[in-house]
Amino acid sequence: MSDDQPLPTNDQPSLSDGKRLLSSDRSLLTTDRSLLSGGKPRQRDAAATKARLLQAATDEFATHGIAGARIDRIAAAAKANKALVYAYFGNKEALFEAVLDTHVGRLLAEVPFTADDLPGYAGRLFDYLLAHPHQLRLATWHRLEEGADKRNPAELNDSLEHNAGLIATAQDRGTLPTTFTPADLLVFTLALSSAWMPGSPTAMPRAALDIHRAAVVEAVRRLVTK
Amino acid sequence: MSDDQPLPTNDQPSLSDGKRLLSSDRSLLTTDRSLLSGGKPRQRDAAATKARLLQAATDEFATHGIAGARIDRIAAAAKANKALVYAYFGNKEALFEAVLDTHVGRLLAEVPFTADDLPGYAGRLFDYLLAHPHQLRLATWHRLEEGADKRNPAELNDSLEHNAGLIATAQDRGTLPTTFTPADLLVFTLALSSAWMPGSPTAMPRAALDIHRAAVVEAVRRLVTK
DNA sequence: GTTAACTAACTAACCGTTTATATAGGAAGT
DNA sequence: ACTTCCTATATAAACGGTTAGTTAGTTAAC
Repeated sequence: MSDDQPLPTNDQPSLSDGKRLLSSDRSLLTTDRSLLSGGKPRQRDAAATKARLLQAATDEFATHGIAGARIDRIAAAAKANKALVYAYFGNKEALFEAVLDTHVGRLLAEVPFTADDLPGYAGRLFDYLLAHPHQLRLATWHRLEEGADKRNPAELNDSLEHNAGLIATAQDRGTLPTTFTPADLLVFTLALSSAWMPGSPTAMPRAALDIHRAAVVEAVRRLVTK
Repeated sequence: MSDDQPLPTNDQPSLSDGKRLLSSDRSLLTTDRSLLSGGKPRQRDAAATKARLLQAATDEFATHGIAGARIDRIAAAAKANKALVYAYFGNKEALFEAVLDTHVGRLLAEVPFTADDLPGYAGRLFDYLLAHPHQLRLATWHRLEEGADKRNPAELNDSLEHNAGLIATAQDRGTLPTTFTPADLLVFTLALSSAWMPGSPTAMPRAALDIHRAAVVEAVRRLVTK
């Protein structure tokens, strides 16, 4: 299920997300639940709970998409209460965006773009996508489900434009041929890197993994050959 | 909305799905809606109704996917009663499969595969996908939503294997280089052809359409260069 | 008159979101 | 240290709208 590392929570844990909770009169009719049944003491740790929810949401959204995801399943998988989703993330869609942003940020951080070595970049992207199967599915769900109204994560758009710029510069320097426009070169590299990923038109048999990786690198090499 | 041609209904219209329905389609000439007064008598034509439902379902599924699609919206768009969906197609998922099969069949029929001219095939596939934007979205929804359990349409799987075989033959004949395995060559060609389609990581600006098409063809040409 | 084609109304379950309530754990006062 | 009080954290239970699927009946066509 969760192939990715546990998701860290960096922002301050505040339950009342803008509105405060006036606790009001408390505990007059305490139906003590800790004495009934297998009482679970349940330690409190907002950051940890939030991280569990985010991880569970990642699995759920990657598997079922936004429309298909179920808040109940996420809460159950995270061993947290459903209402906490709303306390911590606002609503379903905001939760999805939190998940997506986390993953996009990690991808961009861990797979540095090298305009001067597009084949190498393709190979590293191939490796990353293979190691993080959720990544491509989350991105694809996002594309399909938010197609019209919502935009890409700003971070991603910026990165795409930035990388196209780097390619243009490399072409000016003569490091890269000008056969293709920067946009074409970038898009083809991305398409080839992800062509074999699970969830592509054809599934990749694990056995031929090395062969496919080498093929991707070679294909991109041919794009950048003068 | 509906960019594709109206979907023809070729199979016999049978209301009760397993049981026969002999009425056939003789009402092709009954154009009049019988005095368009307040009460709408509504002429009856099972084949036409089925076709309207299929077209409406195509738009709905392409836009929202399976989980996001709403039977009520489909029926309303088709100006048909909801219950007819179940009478004609069984259930939501079967309706989706009917839609998908129709589109896959049309794609395979209209874009013949030419192992000896992969760049040309890529160009034609590019054109087809551009002219039928629903195609790629439907296929992608299918991939994501039925990921685990369901298989590709048999027709598509057969086609993929068949085409890989054609590539292998061409390689044996020496028409194609053996740099890439047949599977790699096929998958890369498909990936490059669809890299620029709407709903890809980056949207294609219409202005640069010719440039992108030429780039796709050139990219595939480089894959098949010795 | 028979039957295929169609319809309105219904149902039962589901699901996102909210509310009311409880309690752990720390801070403040003594 | 001990008590008191506050609030962030957590939970169960509902709420209200939605949705896939059904049924029982009506009408058109032959």
